[in-house]
Amino acid sequence: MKKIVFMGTPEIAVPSLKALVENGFNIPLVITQTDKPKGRGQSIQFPPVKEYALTAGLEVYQPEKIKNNTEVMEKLKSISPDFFAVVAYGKILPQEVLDIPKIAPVNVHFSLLPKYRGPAPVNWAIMNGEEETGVDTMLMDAGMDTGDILLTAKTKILKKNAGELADELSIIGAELLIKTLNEFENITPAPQDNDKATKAPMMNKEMGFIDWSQNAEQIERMIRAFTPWPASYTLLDNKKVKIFKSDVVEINNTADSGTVIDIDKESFTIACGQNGLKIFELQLEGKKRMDTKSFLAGFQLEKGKIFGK
RNA sequence: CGCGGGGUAGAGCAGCUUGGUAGCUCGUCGGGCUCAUAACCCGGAGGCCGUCGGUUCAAAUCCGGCCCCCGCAA
Repeated sequence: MKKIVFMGTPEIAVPSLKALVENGFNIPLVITQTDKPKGRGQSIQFPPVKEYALTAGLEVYQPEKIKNNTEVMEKLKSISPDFFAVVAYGKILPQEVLDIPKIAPVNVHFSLLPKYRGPAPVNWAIMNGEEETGVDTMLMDAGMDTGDILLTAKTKILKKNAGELADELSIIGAELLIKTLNEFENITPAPQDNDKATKAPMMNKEMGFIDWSQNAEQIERMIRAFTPWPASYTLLDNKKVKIFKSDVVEINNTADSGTVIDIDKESFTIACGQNGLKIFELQLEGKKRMDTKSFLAGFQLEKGKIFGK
């Protein structure tokens, strides 16, 4: 069976590794990012790929850096793998490393390349209101997601949020990876059209601050693009409120942006620059994430209240 | 030892400063009104107040340990 070195880090990469294991590939080594302190008590947490690799009994290797690291080079050369399977690893692989596999270094990327090259393709596809997105497998080169495309699979975005879409794409990606490796010799790599390339840089928490003067449609997309992480947020009585689920309502409003203009049993509506946004799921600072119905049961919200301050 | 908020009925919260019958909104159950209802009215059930210990005549409330959840920072 083909010998694969897997490289990946977050949740979205796990199904791919799992698929390799379940399809009987020989995986002598799994490379993932180093353990990092995370969460409150600075507790060290393993990357999801490591968690899974350990339960599957695979050898895990977590080098600090890849570039100019002779230990990495020697280790990989001694394994002499047929393929690299790289899924959201999070580090750039230099050419000398990419040259190691006997057949090819293969990458799974979660967008329809050449669009959305970079670390946050799923989020940006939603943010920009794309109707569909997908997964590509490609041959890796030294650039960022610039390699020749091997196989592609598409899916509709609909009203999915980033978490839901990532879950779906991670499964599609796993299937596509297996197919790519199994049928590799029959696939003709297709170069990307660099003129059509766009970038999908990492999202961060700051970017999640909601500007209520934007169109409701735009805000709704942003909320989905940021759910569950890093989450879109606004302010209420000077406290941070994350918003996870919303829907656009067409209204002819005269109220200032950010004003609560309607409240019913299960939801409330905030005026936006254009139209309004009905809120269905949120999280108040220090509280748990909850549906709006529960929030309204404990919080005396009144019409005219203004979000964002 | 990173900073901070919190754990009270099925859900979400108030009560704690100033110890002394555990309260609100929703849900749930029963009844009523209605052509009808997710609406309205009446009534009921449901809590060892996170956990262990301390102070006290008396602790949800004051003091200390532990467990768990969340926001920030990283």
